[in-house]
Amino acid sequence: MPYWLMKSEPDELSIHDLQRLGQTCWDGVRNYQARNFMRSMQAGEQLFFYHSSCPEPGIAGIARIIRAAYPDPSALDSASPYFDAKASSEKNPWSAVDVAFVETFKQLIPLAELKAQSALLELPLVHKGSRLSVMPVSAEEWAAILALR
DNA sequence: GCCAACGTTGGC
DNA sequence: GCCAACGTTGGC
Repeated sequence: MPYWLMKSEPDELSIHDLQRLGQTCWDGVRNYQARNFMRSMQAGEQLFFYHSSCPEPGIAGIARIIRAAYPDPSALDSASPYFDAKASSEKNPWSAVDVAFVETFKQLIPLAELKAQSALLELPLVHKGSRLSVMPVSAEEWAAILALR
């Protein structure tokens, strides 16, 4: 079963917010590569929840996919910052998934620590300039990251 | 189809 | 706030 990593700005949605909510609709992804990864997600698969664009970027916990990809409602909502005027209910190019809270790490695993792991050299997250917000994580990478908790 | 200009991401 | 990296847009 595949594993994933998804980035969220904690100002928008932190792992603590997800813990409080229990579950959420993961919408607003507006990058085709990331969207395509979301479309291959299946319910039950787990993901690392990454805090980005914040004082302490790093992996904050784990969540689980509870609903596979469906048309992203925020693309059709003119009040949403993710509104896409070119999208319609007949033709919506964007996808969302639903995720549920699984675990908050006692200590966040900082990006710098992830970058120091030889087992994670292939992970796009640690590549300079990488902006991909949704990415697959191999079973080996998953285990290597869990070992850092 | 090329590529320069521009906008966004995201670490630092 | 800076800026490198990358994606998108649009003229040609």
